[in-house]
Parts: sequence; C-alpha cells; structure tokens
Amino acid sequence: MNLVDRFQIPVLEQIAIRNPQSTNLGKRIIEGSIALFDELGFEHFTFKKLAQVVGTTEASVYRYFSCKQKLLLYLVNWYWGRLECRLLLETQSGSPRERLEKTLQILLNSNSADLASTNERRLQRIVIHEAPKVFLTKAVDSDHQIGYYQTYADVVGFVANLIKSYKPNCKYAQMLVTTILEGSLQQRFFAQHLPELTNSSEQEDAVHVFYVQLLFNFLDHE
Amino acid sequence: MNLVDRFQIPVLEQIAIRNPQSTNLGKRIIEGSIALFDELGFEHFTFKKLAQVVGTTEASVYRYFSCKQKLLLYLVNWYWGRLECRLLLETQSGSPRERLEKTLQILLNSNSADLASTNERRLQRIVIHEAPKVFLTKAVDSDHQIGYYQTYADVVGFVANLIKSYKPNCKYAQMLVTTILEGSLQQRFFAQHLPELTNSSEQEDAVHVFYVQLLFNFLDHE
DNA sequence: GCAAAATTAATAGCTAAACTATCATTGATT
DNA sequence: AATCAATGATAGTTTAGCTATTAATTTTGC
Repeated sequence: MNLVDRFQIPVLEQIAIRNPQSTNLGKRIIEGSIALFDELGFEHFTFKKLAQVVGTTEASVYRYFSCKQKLLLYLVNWYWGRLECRLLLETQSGSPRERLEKTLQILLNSNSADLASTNERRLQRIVIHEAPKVFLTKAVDSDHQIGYYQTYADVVGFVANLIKSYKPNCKYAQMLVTTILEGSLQQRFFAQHLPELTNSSEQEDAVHVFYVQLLFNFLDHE
Repeated sequence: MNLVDRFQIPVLEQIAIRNPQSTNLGKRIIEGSIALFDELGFEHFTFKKLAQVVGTTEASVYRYFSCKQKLLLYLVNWYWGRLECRLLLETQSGSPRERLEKTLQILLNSNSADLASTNERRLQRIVIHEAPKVFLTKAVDSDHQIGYYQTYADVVGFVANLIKSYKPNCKYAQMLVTTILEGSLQQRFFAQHLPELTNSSEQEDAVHVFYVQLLFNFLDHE
C-alpha cells in the first residue's frame, strides 16, 4: 500500500450510510460496484445485480448506500480524492511553471503507467462515462450544500491557486481548470465513441498536447 | 415564423416513431415535454406525468416516442439544428476572423435577446442540465451508427471548417470546438449551481469573454 | 469463554416506472 | 357512407427502487 492509498478522503464517510472500508462486506460492495458500473453503465446498474455479484442481498447493500447515485458519487469522490493526493505529493518542488506542467500530467493522465491495476482502469472508465451524472441532477443544490462536491472543489481550487501563482492576474483560473478537467475526460469519451468530434492521433496523446498548449497559450498571452 | 423556424432537421424524423410536428397531439407532446423536462429534470420525468400535462394517455405518448431518452434526444437535436441553421444564415459574409467571432457569439449565446420566448429559455436550460445524458449511455455506439448525433456533428464540423479557413494548419479544430461548446454549457451550469468552480461576473458575460480569448490565443499562437 | 450487541442473510412485500396489448371511439379521406 | 388512421380508455406485465421482519451469524465487551 503506497502513500496515495493511505490518503483518507473525509467526504466519503458522509456519502455512505456506513463506511464500506471498515467491513469485509463493504469492501466487496465497492469492488463489485466498480466492476458492475463499468460493465453495465449507470442506467442498467441495480443493487439487486450488485448483490448477486458480491454474494449478498439487496437489503444488505442498502445498509451501506441509500441509492446507486450515492454509490457512484462515492466512487467518483474516491477518484478525485486520489488525484488531489497525488497533486499534493508530486507538485511540491519546482518553479510555478514546472509545478503546473506536472499538474497537467497528473490531471490529463498522460502516463498510463499509473493505471496499473484493473480496478484503476475501470474507475477511470467509470469517471469518463458517468461522472457528469453526479452533478446533473435536480438534487445538485442540496448535495452541494451538504458538501458532497467538496473534494472536487478542492482539486479545482488547488490547481487554480497554482495557476494564480504562475499568473497572479489571471481572472479565469477556475474556468480554465474545469474546462481542462472536464474537457479532457470528454475528449477521451469522444475518441472512443464519437471520433469525428475530436482529433485523436496514433503518434501522440492529442488530448494532452492540446490542453497543455491551450492552457499556456492562454496564460502567456492574457 | 422566421427563417430559422422554417428550417427542417432531417434527423428528427428518425428519432421519433411518428413525426410529432405533423399532428396536434404531437405538437402538444413537444410543448409539454419542454415544460416538464425543465421542471422535473430527466430522472423524475415520466411519460405518465407528461400525458397528464398534455391531456392524453401514456399509450398515446408511446406512439410518438419509444422512450424518454429518445424524446430528450429529439429536443436536444432540435436545439442543435436551430443553432446550425443560425450559423449558416448569419456567418455568410466577412473575413474568416469576423465569421469566427460571429460564430462564437451564436454558440455562446451572448445576446440573450435571441432567447425571447419562454420555450427557448426552457430548451436552453434543458440543454444545459440534460444534454450530456444523451451521449453518456451504453447505447452510444449504436445510436451513433444510426446517425442520431449527426446534427451535432454537423455543427461541430461547420465550426471546425471555419477555424481551418482562419488557420489552415490547425491540427485540433474539432477539439477546440467541442471544448468550447460543451465547456460553455458546463460553465453556465456551474455559475448557477456550483459557483466556486467557475468565475462569473456581474459586469460582463465571463463565459463569453473567456472562451473568445481561449480560442484566439490558441489559434494566434499555435 | 460467554452473554450481549451488532451485522448479515433470507424472505417478503410495496409503490411506481417503463413498457405492451386490446378494443372502442372519433375524425378525416375518398 | 364506408374506410382508415389516430386517439382514448383500460388493463396488465415486468422490473427498479426501496422498506420491513425475523432468524442466523459474527463481533465485541467483560
């Protein structure tokens, strides 16, 4: 277990009814849900099917999560939390410019070496395919007030501060960050499913090249 | 009825079982669904509730649309189709640069004067809150093959070509367009529900200013 | 090691969404 | 006037989403 895995994400305990990391069944639910969300997609995912995969009952799953939206939110928050942790650990030294470049490498997931395990690759796919559904609900406002999006806001805030340390007068740091973060996920979705909407390339990671250029052209000529 | 309203969008007839514009009930279903999607959101929207609003039965609604996903797709395509039409009509003259600037004005919806009617404002809100759900499904690939996303691809292609006429060597025209299109919708969502993730402003339309600058900084320094 | 407490399994059941089917009625067409 | 398409009215099926109850099992405190 490396440093990143030790990182505790405080929001997670609020989202779940009972901390799934604290019991054997809870851990199986998380593992199973990663596999099943990836396989079925959010719409066709049900607690009944999850219970079968995990070898338990529907009622027992409900003791950990009140509904599948919350379970997805838990997984997505886990992803953001790990990202935040990596950012904190890996961007401690260097010039503002170097720290920003390193940040983009982490955010844009360029080196696929990090995605070693099957689970991490699955989680990445879940985030690409389902993450926006975590926001786009009638419950956004109340969920926001409860603090369910705090981890994501922390990531955005952290990178926005890095941008401001590079360009103190930047008026649009938050917009830049979310444009890059959400945009890059979307481009990966397009590359796989709607290739005419993007520009993928065999030779390079076009998504990475593009967003690095987009950011620094903006900052260096604002 | 102005020019834009006369525009026929060919994809729409494939999405619906029966063309809703051809009958009185069909038109009421479209009107009602715009109001109801806006009010309830995609998740809580049902054909039963729609039937009540429209003054018909669930079974009759099913004679026009096979499911609510298709109905949403129809509405979103209508939105994209109108946008494409406006682009074609309003960017016929001027230098490449001027045409691009006009295009951004249309895409980013800067002049809220276009959003005169209640229905158009509702449709805009539906697109902001629900449009990504049209893509993010397990059925993307088959829907894509059928051609359900053709209208959107046309809009993206049109703007990408404008970009290429301005900068013939631009390698990332499609990525630029989708980043701006989807990004701007998302920023408007954030401005309303998660304001710490964006940079809204009382004085200016920050979304418009930001994306114009983002585009031309990229193109003029690539 | 044992009693109490907490977890889980097993089962049942309820409400509503997402459809499908049937047939009578209306209204437009030739 | 007869016909055909669209709609209304009604009913019914399956499954998702969620709650409740009790018995079995495991964990925990002592």
